[in-house]
Amino acid sequence: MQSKSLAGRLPEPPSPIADDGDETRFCGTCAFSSACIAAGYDKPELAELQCLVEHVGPFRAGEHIFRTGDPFRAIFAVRAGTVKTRMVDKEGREQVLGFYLPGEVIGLNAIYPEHFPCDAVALDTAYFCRFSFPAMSALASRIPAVQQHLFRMLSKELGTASLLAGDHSADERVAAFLMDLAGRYAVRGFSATRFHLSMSRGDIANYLRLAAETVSRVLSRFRSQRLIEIEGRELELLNPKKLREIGQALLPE
Amino acid sequence: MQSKSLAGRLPEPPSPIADDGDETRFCGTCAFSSACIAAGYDKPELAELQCLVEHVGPFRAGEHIFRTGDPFRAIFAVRAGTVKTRMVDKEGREQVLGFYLPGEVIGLNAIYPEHFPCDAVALDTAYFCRFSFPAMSALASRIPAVQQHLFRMLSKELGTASLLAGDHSADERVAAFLMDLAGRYAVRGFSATRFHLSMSRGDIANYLRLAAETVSRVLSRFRSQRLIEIEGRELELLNPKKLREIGQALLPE
DNA sequence: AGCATGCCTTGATCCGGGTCAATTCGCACG
DNA sequence: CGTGCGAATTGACCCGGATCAAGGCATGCT
Repeated sequence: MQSKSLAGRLPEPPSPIADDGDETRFCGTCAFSSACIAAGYDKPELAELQCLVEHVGPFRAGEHIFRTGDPFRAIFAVRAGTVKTRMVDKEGREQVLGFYLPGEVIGLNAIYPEHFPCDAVALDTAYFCRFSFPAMSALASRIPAVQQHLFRMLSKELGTASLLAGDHSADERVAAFLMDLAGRYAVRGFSATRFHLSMSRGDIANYLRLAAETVSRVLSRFRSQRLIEIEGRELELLNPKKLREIGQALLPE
Repeated sequence: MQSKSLAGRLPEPPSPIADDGDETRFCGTCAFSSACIAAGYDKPELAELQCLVEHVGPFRAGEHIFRTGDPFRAIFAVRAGTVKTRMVDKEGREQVLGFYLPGEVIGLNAIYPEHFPCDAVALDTAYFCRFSFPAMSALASRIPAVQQHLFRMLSKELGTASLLAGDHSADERVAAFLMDLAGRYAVRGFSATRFHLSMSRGDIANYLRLAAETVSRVLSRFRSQRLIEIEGRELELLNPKKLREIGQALLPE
């Protein structure tokens, strides 16, 4: 609909939805899928996993999934749409902590404080699986695979949190950001070279700790260097190899 | 011994050691203490907790507790001394991830990859409690309090990891760093206004993503503003209130 | 249609902190 | 005792990215 002039070159990719529509088997691409498989689809434990999950949504762009200070009762797996998490300091400045794609999980950082330490805001129309944490925690005690899965998800997020820490150039940050997104889409089975940026330039900049103008300039330069094609929020990676090279300092392995 | 001229003003603080010397009860100030208490000192489960812990050390300054790529088998609680964790990228540049004081735990970020993603290096003579993770994990299945404790430690570390992410001035970073250290010492029962910096200026700078020269300049300025007294690595906070104010954007609540 | 609003892009200017360099200090060493 | 080395401090200079400002281009509202 938008970006008419690019429509021919960049046909709309299929909307990423991590839900096979089968209520019994949950989402095939969901972050919990391995836990579900380990538990066994046929075992009675699965019935319990069924009990503690609840489909919620839709949330419209700008709506909150949870807010800072809300008591922690559940974690959420994104079924469709995109979410940003953010903190707002007392001066009212926003700090974007992360973006979450279909199949990924939000709310893990609330386990310790027992209250959500940040807001979660939908960037477009979004649906979730809501997992009651007390129930999940109890289940984890009985099914080692579920416990292990929770440990792994928590530990994994520890690793990614330190990505944007280093002092890296704007080029490195933006390239790494694009390749990170591409990789995460690829894992869930979506196109790794052509996708829609659900977040504004301002959000990207805030997340990368840059000014929006800088992000804009870097993207323009990447385009002029034929590394990407971009119009509005529709993106195509023309030279992922080179991009990975630029952002390598920030990317895994 | 060192810093003769300051000896009168800054008498050596007691060396921070998180170990009450009672082998049966573990370290009273250790991060696991609440889990131990919850398990109950008298219950048979404690005997199992005993089995999976092992005192290791001493490690001398510069020695590795673990290295990048080592298979993950255990987490370590610092009993005495100080540790830095760091990554070394393929260009050989060091990236300091964190400093760990007596009572704190290292290795949690290795659960997911199953190999340590970073080095842990002793900054001074250090001793540890080594917790076998498979055993710990199994115990967590049987004792909900232990499972909850692991979840909480992981989630807590998620929160602190995002501290140094924001784009903050050198003053903010250094002030927040000093107050963070002070708070962590205070929690373990040591002086919050007078302590020894076990790490070099270079390590501090690397951790804060600043140049060593900048850290040096900021500390000099803080001293000339009568916010701190510092000579070599011996530090006294003269105006913690003001320091907290400067670093507030980076500090909890 | 006409206007407002938000998002994005591009240009001009400025400054915080990085880099390079010189010096000092403390300490281990022969 | 000097020598050498690493850590720390301080000064001079420079650059990447922030900030300020202006303009384009959608979309939504009246």
